[in-house]
Amino acid sequence: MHEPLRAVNGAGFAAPAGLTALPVVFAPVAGRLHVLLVRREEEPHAGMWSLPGGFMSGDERPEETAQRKLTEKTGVGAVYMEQLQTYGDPKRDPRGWIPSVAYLGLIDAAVLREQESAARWFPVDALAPLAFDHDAVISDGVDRLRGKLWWSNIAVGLLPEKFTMPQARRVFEAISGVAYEPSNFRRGMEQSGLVHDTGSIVKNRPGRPAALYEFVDRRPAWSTRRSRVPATVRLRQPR
Amino acid sequence: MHEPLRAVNGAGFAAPAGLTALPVVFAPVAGRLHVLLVRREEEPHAGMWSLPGGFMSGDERPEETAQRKLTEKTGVGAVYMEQLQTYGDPKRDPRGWIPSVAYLGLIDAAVLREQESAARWFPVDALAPLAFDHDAVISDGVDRLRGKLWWSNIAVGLLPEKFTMPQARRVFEAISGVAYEPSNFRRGMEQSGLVHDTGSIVKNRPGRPAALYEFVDRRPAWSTRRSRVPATVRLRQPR
DNA sequence: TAAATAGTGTCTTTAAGACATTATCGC
DNA sequence: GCGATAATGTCTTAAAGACACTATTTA
Repeated sequence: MHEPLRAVNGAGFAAPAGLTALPVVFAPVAGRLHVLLVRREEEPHAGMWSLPGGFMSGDERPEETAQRKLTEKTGVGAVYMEQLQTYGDPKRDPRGWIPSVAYLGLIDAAVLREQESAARWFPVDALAPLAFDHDAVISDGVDRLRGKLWWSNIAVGLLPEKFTMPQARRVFEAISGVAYEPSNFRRGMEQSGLVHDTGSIVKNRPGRPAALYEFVDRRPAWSTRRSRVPATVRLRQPR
Repeated sequence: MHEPLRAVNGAGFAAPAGLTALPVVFAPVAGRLHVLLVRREEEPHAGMWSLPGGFMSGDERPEETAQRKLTEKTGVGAVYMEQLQTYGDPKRDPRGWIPSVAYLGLIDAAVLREQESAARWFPVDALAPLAFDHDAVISDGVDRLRGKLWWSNIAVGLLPEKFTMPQARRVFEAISGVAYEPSNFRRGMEQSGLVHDTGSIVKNRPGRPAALYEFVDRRPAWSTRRSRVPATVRLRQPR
């Protein structure tokens, strides 16, 4: 066992031995939600699969580090990235006090095939034991993704720029793990106010051609779907 | 201007100069949502109001540090605390690279009066300029609180153990900044599945006595309120 | 024209919005 | 009894659930 890493700053305060960015990147593959993992080269946990994280340096913002580490280790760039949370238990890393800031990343299914690297996609519902506390991190990521799916345009990160309703439905089903009734799915999507018909259609396939939709805004946004909390009072003026 | 703090660990990686825990503690006071602030004693930003944060040490978990700093600086202990997010931009602190892990804390209105310290409560909708990026942190905290109010039992942290519907309504109104229609408010609360009637009532006041309610579970939980996403398909067996 | 797929319509059920009404206290 | 406050009831409106039906393509 090595001596734990330590760091002390110029003012004598205890400082973490390092700070890592930890991208948790999801993509729907073959109808199931997958997460991107790499095999660890070094101790601790050498040989185990882990999230493709890496140390931050103090000259870029954390989300930039997350993107960079992701691209360095996997050749993939995420379409969407948001902060998940920070895992800071001093005991989580045997090397010493090394908190990790986790980021939820999403990749368009189309981008997916191109990458050839040491990274591999694993279905989230059947993971081998992972390094550190990465299984808990992935679980938190899945929760966040599922929780936002119908209330935000987070699916921007999972769908191509233009997509059909059945295509979106299959992606949503991969994420949530349930099957949606097609006509109600369509109604739910349209009512969210987040997507609109582009006017063009997809042909050259058996069956009725499908209309192509796109997101009204690709920047993070919440659904306009009525939030369904109790009515606010119409303030009546005293007469 | 001082020399920026630096830290380097034993393996030569760059390390943050320190890591701070940043409690963002809310309470409803006089019908408005307030946040707990302290006046900074030291540079930078000496004399300005700020969140009661402080440096973490590597021998406790971050949420413990947040609670401890809160109590040390304000004499108050939060009923509820959850991680908000980490602010890690290297430029956010003039002293150097010092990320902060922010925590959302909530305090039962009853606990509130007891504290006498340098800390003061400020209404969140009328804040003076604050130290660092603390105004943005508070804004994120308000968003989180409002976002979870009707979908979780987060109000556990804002209400006494037993409470009446009108009492809950006034707290919810302080948080959300809107007025609710009393009977629909009641229906919404009951339908959430998070609270139940205790059977006892409050008397000794003019007016019809109010029933006392309590949370079914005081640990973090989500409402059972139907989530209102499109119907899942009942998988029909092929015959 | 058949198989395959996408899209529309609609009846039922559930929940929310907007009140009017009734109940129970202290004085 | 009266003012104050809490609780119930109910009619209307909106959205979701379930499913039958129609439309448009390729082979």
